[in-house]
Amino acid sequence: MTVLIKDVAEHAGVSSATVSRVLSNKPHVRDELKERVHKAVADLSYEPNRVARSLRSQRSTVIGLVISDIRNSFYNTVVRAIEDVAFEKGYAVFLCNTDENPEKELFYLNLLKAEKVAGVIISPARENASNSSSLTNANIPVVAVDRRIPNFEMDTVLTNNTEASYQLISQLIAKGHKRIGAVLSDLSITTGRERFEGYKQAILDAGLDFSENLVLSGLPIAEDGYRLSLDLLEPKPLITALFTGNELITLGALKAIYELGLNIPEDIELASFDKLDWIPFLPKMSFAEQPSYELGKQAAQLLFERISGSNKEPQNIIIPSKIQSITETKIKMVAKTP
Amino acid sequence: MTVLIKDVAEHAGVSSATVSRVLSNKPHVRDELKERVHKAVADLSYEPNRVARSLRSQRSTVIGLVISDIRNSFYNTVVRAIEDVAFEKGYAVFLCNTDENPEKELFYLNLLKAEKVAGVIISPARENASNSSSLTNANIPVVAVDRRIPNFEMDTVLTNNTEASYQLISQLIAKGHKRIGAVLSDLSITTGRERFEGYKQAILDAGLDFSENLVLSGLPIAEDGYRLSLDLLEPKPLITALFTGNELITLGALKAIYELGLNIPEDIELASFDKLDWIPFLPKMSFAEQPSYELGKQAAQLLFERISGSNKEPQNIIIPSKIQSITETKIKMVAKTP
DNA sequence: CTGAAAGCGCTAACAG
DNA sequence: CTGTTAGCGCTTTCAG
Repeated sequence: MTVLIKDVAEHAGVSSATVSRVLSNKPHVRDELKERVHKAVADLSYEPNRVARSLRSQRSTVIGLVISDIRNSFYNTVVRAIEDVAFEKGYAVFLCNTDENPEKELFYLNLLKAEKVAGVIISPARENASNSSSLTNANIPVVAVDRRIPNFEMDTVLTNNTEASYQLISQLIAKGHKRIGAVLSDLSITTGRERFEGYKQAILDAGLDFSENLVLSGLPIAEDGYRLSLDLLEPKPLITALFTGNELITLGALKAIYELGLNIPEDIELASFDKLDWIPFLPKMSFAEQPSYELGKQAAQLLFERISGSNKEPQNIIIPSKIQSITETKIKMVAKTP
Repeated sequence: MTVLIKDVAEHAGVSSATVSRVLSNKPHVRDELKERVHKAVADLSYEPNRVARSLRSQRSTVIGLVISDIRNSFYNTVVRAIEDVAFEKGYAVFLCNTDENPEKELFYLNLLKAEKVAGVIISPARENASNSSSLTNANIPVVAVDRRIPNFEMDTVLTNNTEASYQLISQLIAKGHKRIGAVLSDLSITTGRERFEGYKQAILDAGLDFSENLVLSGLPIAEDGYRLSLDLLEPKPLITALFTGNELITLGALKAIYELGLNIPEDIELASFDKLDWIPFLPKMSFAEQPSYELGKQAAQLLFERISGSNKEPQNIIIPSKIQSITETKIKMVAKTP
């Protein structure tokens, strides 16, 4: 029923070793035989069994990509970039969605290990070195993208979270804001922590009061962005400006702000980490736009270097985000009930 | 270095066959041996090599999920539902994103076949029976979710695209609209075609004129929704109501409408297939909410029945969408430049 | 340059 | 109930 390498070999009048060599582009095969093999492969429409191949060669041509939330369009672009690079190399991407759940992450990392994938790109769900180190121990290269694992030496490709946040907050301060709130992702996620540090440093450097009450954190999802923003704005806004630490949080914050009938930027000014794509009628606000495609691309390139056996010391690549703002909007909100 | 089944066997003082039986929950093993094996597995922290297992047993415990666009939050929920069911069964999900690209789809389907996955759930990129039939021929069960493949007998789990669209359009007609535009996905995608048919039938049944010029189609992505909506609305709106065929198209349409300074629903009324989650300040509009979690869940359940050997005739499950509307919005648009 | 033969690590068939 | 044996389909020595 299914056609095997020995069928191809017979059809081409060679040994299966030769077929194997041809299909893996190994040298030392006469051109004539190569052609005969290619013809036989086509004639029989032979597809090598990748499971057998992986077992024998102890490595597959699949890489694992472990991310925390496919709803996040930032990751979306990262996934796309990684897929693009992988395709070029003839690798496929096994996409694993952890939902910010460390147990799911562990499950998937073990699975990828047991599947003998060639390498893994991960955006760790929580500070959790042990999860990834089991892969490293199994000699499977791992690259962290977007988030890193503290106190764990590994290849990373990140954006300048602290600096970009610092700039966003400094701009708010320059506009005269003195009470700036922040809704961030859990500080055990490195992006949350680093963005928090940029926020805090900007406030301290400007000689303003830093108040812990104005900083709330949760999961980087819209629900938490909504809930925590309400906490900062109800019953009476404690703040005049709000820093939101990720695109989904920003979405939730926007919902909260408009539900309360507050106007942006008159009542509350907004600065967001991440740009919101394709959200209709955004208000005047500023944001840090991450180089998401570039992050994914470089992470993939780094991974493939490792897969090819590169042994140089761990690389830590930083690609800066761009600070931008929406200065014009055709839409005006008349949300406040008079 | 890596611990093998025979290491576990030695450690437990049994044969590797026994270890294998214990780990696969096969019957006929004394409880005492079972315990010794479990202890040895724990002691050595043994993880079975899934590649070897798959090769030998000719089936893996991974299912493939081939979807067209992970940016679409409808698929997101579908993915989540499928993952939930798979987890319960001890299976993992290999997520493949085709980007509406039939070649990428073919690449992934071949890969999944070569990886000997236990089954595949697919939302086909285009009408393309051959892609999936190669899996079926290889005896890998395939279930279509959301979209089907015309003229191809297979298990499907879909929503009532035609009926729900018919209802949405009928409601618009009941409100007095006579010129209703539609921006749909490519009619070679079954959801696009079926939603179109509901639209057309509603118009004809109401005795209105059906005009092909008012129906535009493209890919189900925000860019196309934006571009095509502009075509219907510029330089002068040809229509008083717009039917958008998918969530991303709706997003693009909203952007177009607001950029043109049109008010919803005063200038143009909007009916969307798919609800938009977490989009701040939606206007008054109606939509068909797909039972996305349920679709994914039933597709997964159907697939696992097939994996367990069910041979009943192809199932075609339809789960209806809910027609709903946003009747109240705290936000008022003052977009029109006077 | 090519073929024969030996496994990769596991599970299924067959004895016992 | 348990162990021994024989492969799954491929790649990789090792000869020639």
